[in-house]
Amino acid sequence: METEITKTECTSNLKNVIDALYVLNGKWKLPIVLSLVNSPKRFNEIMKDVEGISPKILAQELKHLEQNELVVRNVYATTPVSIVYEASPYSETLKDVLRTLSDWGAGHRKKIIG
Amino acid sequence: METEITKTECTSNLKNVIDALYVLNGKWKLPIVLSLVNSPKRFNEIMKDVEGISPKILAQELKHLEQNELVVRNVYATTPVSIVYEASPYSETLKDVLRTLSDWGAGHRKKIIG
DNA sequence: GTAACCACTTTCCTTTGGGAAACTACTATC
DNA sequence: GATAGTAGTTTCCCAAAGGAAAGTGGTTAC
Repeated sequence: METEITKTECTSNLKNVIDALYVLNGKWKLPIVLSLVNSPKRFNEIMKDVEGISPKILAQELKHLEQNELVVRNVYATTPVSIVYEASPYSETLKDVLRTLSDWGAGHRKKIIG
Repeated sequence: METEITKTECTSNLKNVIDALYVLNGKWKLPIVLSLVNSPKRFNEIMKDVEGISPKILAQELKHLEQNELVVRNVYATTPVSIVYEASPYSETLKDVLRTLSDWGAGHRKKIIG
């Protein structure tokens, strides 16, 4: 038996995967994180970099990413205050996940379309 | 420089990841695949195993999974015809993806909630 | 003082995903 | 002839996701 697994283990795996997908899900979260991995940016700079996103959605997604500690919101006491978003050190842990997904996605497209 | 990457590489990675997530997305696709990995099943058996799913959604998701070659639909010429769904050999390639996602999801829950 | 910039928020609308229930066409059983 | 099962489809409905456009409260440049 190579990978024998109990039903309990299986459902808890499923729950983990669903949790992970919840964090990564939606049209904009990954593009925003990747934009900030390149360099920290201010709100309007992200708007320009991530093409097509509306301010409502950007504000909402940044909050979600902040809650999940993937993005840090820095407030600087200049006049007027400047707010700079950056990818957290913790967002590094997504690397493995993104590489695996990217590899599978590339292979899958070849299989289905090519 | 450890992981220098061009903008083109980065966007193509992003596209790959989004393609992968498109295939795995939604409330039911993974539960269905995992149910069929345990054993091949008929329509109404899947209905019982994957709790809460409606026949409309199940039919729709099975079509999606079939198009992506993760599930195979076998028709047997009994009277009446019996139709058995099974996880394809190709669905094995999801293992790495699911393990990585599961690991990250488990760690993430600990970080954010625990 | 007026025009523009910044970081959003608010309102309204459309699209998408998914659920409930009924229905279909066929067959088998009592 | 009535009931039940098999493998779905159809219709109607609701909620969440996301887009467009305008507004807000402050500051700065001209």
